[in-house]
Amino acid sequence: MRLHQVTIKDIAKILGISISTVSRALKSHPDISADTRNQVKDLARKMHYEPNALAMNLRRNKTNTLGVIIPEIVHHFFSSVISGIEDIAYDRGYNVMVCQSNELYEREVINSRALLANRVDGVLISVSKTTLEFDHFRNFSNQGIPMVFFDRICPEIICDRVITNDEGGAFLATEHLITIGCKKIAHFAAPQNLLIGQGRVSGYQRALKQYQRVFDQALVLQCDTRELALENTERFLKANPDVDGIFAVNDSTAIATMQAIQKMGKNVPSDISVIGFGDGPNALIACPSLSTVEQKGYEMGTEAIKLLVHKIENESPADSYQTKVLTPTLIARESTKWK
Amino acid sequence: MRLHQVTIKDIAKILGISISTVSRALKSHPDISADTRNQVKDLARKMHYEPNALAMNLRRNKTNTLGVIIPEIVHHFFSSVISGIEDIAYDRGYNVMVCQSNELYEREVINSRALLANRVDGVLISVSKTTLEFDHFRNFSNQGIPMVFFDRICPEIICDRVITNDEGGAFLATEHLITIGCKKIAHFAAPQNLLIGQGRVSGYQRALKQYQRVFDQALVLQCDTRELALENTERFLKANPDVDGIFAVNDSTAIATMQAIQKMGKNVPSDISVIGFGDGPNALIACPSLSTVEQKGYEMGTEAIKLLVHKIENESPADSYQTKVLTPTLIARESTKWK
DNA sequence: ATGAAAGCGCTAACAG
DNA sequence: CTGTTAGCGCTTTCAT
Repeated sequence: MRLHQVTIKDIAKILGISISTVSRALKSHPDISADTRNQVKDLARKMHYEPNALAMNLRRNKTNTLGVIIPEIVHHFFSSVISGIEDIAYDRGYNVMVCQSNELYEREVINSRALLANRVDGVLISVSKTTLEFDHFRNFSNQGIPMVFFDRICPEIICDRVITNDEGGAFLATEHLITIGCKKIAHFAAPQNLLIGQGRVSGYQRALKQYQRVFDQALVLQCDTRELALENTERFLKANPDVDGIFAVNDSTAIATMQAIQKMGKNVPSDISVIGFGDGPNALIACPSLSTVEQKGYEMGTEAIKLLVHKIENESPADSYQTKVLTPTLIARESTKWK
Repeated sequence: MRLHQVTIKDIAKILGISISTVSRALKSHPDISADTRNQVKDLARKMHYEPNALAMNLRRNKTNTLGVIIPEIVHHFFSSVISGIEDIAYDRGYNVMVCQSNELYEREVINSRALLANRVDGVLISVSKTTLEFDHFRNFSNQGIPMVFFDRICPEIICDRVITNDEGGAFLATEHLITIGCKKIAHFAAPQNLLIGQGRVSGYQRALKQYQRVFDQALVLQCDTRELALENTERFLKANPDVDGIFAVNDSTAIATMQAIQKMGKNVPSDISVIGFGDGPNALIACPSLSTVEQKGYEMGTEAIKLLVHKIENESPADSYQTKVLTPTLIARESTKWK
């Protein structure tokens, strides 16, 4: 049962002064005498007074709370992003309300409403895989609440963004497979309604083109989870037996692909080289250790929230938006090897 | 810049009725005529009216927001817990404010204040490794705000708790090593100021005792991270050359231990069997795949929040607290093998 | 140096 | 069926 929390009114009554004096004393307003200031502060401490943020926020029309909408917290990449957001929020005195959409459009809509109702000062969003319509996000801009999209951005809504150079990263990964001597390179891709899915395919294509390889649509398999990889790799490789390099859209897919290859009695990297994307902690644990493209989740979080806080705290020209692009770097390990 | 958000006052003015009528109409109060109800609701929708949760919360003295204080979001176990919390919170109409302590006592204190100031209806806590003093948590109980501790509980504060049966899990792990024929079993342990660290050592000891093995303090190494394992395993095994089984306090330590063993030219499991604790996704990726004790993070989250919401919504006898104990189960894989 | 009063947006007891 | 009013806890003008 919720006990009565002490308010400035209580303090005022006890000290026989007015609530406005208490309010001022607590924030060391210069008008207040040192004497009353100390009296008030002492009593407040003794009574475990804790300012009611609700009341303050209602008054100031500012909550010092940021909303985050994220597909799935359990993915290492996303939890790194949250961690980065959290850390900067802590430094700057913001609270963070985290909502996970579980990749469900409907849940994303309800999450948005909840954040709106709670009058968050700004939101950080990574769009769910099933979201094809974006009006629920537009509500934020309509209310003048700044948004920053990260990783899975929404092209139709102009605002600040933080993304990885997916195209560039995919190029690096594919180029790496080419330069170590792979002749026929496949790509296990993410759904193409996601920009990151598109970007990684483009990078793959550009690398092929630049090195005079033919692009073959049959070598692009929609396959972006561990489960799909375990299920489809063998069939795919039987249908395309001379594939000797695979670029997978993320690490867990890449690792599952390696496991499926090994189960077929083939060797990674000597028969088939495999490279992933993301460089989660798994990459070092896999056997062989996984070559991948480093994607900085924590940094993406810190960059996104810095952009957001800047928008919130500076009356910057409303229509100047920036897109921060994080450049991924190639990390060659044992799963890809010179032939 | 924050635009004026539409309020019931705006709607009232436009419709030429009083704000209380609007308020009632919006919540379909039976007193209100169907006609005005519809008018109000239509206009509200058209104007994108969104109730101001701050005002409501202030009025009701209830925020429908829950606080979470967690050591590190990036650990798979903890992010699973959050995911479970999130999912139930969503179902029950609560928002979640997530704070990470980064294993820092000081940050935990500040996080607690922030949650207190925001008048959360309840808190879910897993204590940081560096926390040795607990007054910041007592503030919650003093204010009548229910708390549930999970995983890393605080023995000195009586309240609801959700824990894994660490002792039992450790017993299972150790017993498993014994029954597959290990003669000399070491334990890589967590710091002993954490209850989970103690519990796992106890389970290890009990298993040894039950199978008439001598307990040797020298075989308990304080080593609970990947880094420590990579650094210390070789030295430890040289000092204790006939160790043929290792029970590590968590999976990442266990996996790093395997890697260190392999680097020494020894084989897992034939030379040394290794078992972990936690069953994160890494266990399946490691080579050999890691035997471990399953710890259900997601379920821990759902149980904890259910307990919390129950306390919040039912004026249950203030001093009846329960401790939910999740029973871990053994998962034998390739890293432990009959000799 | 301090107090009185208004108001942030909403609900609900009370009055018609 | 609808309106008036008070109040949640706080800040801030405007008086004094």
